[in-house]
Amino acid sequence: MTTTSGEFALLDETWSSVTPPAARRMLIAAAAAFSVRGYHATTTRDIAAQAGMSPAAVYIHYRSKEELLFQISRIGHATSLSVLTGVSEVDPVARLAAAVRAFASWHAEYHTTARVVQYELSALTPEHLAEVVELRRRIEAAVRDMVTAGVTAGVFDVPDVRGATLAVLSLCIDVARWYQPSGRRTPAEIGDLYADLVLRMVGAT
Amino acid sequence: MTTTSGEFALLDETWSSVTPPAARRMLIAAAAAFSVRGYHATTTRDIAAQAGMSPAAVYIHYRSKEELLFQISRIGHATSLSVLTGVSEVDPVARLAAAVRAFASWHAEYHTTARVVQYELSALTPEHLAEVVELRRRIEAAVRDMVTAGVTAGVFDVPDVRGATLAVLSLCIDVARWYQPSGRRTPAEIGDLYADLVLRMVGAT
DNA sequence: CTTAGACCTAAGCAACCGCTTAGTATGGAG
DNA sequence: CTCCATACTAAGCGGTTGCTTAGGTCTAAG
Repeated sequence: MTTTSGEFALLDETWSSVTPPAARRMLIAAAAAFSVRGYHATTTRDIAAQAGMSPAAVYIHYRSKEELLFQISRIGHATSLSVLTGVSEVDPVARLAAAVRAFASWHAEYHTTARVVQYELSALTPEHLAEVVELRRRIEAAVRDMVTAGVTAGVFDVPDVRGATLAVLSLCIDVARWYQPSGRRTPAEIGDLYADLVLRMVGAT
Repeated sequence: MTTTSGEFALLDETWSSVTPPAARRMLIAAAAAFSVRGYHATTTRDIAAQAGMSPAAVYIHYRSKEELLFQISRIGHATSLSVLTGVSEVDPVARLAAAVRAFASWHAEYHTTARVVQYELSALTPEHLAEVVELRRRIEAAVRDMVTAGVTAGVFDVPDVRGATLAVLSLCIDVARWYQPSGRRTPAEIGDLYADLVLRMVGAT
């Protein structure tokens, strides 16, 4: 989950489940274009050109431009959920810290995907949005459970669990907005910084 | 700065400097449309219809659709800067708390404008973007100065001033993304919650 | 009444959009 | 070799876009 490459979209495993390869290349091209210009400002001709194919090739593998967005959003949400819940720590303090570290650094390292995930929800059809909203509900529940676990164990000082959960998620998600690979912090450093800030917010002992 | 109305865009003073009234109505209509559908998904016909005028009327008062965006972005940035720096408190702890309370609640109460301000930067021309980026630099500097003042006075415990500044701004800005008027928190409550969380992050005594 | 100017509309233009259609190249099965 | 499915392209269709042009309506000064 921690590479130093600048162009890992073609190297990572996020899209490994997408076949055939031409469909995968199309998705990666679309994710790159959507994250830079936004969904509505990106044309199907842009996507096809970036994937090295003709405009009509998009419709061999996808029904519409919106379906490309949906697949990126669905896989991106599923990936970020597994990053968040994949931490092995058991102790509430260490567990929340590890989850925040992983979640925040994912939003930096995969900011291309993360931007589409976080800022293009309104372009989805109602049916596709509903499916993605369910994944977002599970992401929020995962963080809330970790905060609650710390409160129950008596190692967090949190007057407002829902408010703290909101703030933790908000802080991590916003990394996708401001992160630049050319910036002064690596994804791993951002993860460490944010894990510390979150432990302060929840008053960890 | 704290109303309970659901439709304060027509009541507030954010756009009071824009004349003539028809140009102001057009700006307010554009801000509402941009915040809901996004800049690229909004047509000049949408804006004109919402302002109760013909499509051609847009071009009486503005050179282009992008100039509408620029005026919203410029005025919005200037307003949020004055909200942040307009606090009267002198004590570093009280001052940062008041600034965060005001800045966060502004992003909730004026989330319509705030969304355009925070998420449509890439649609600006390079010249207009440069002007807005200068305002953003001043916003960041204002927060950094408040954090530094607390560190200098020995009332904050901050290992990384730039990192803490980044997180404070990030937290407040992201309110514009998730806030809904129908949600369970009022803008004032969000301001209070965030002021408390930020004081914890900077280790205020 | 005339005139000037500010403000607005009806109509439409060239360019571009998402997507479709018709047809071509390829490679494996029989 | 024939046959056929898969993957792709060239060309283009109907509709929409940002913006322009030509002209109408109102107000107020002379």
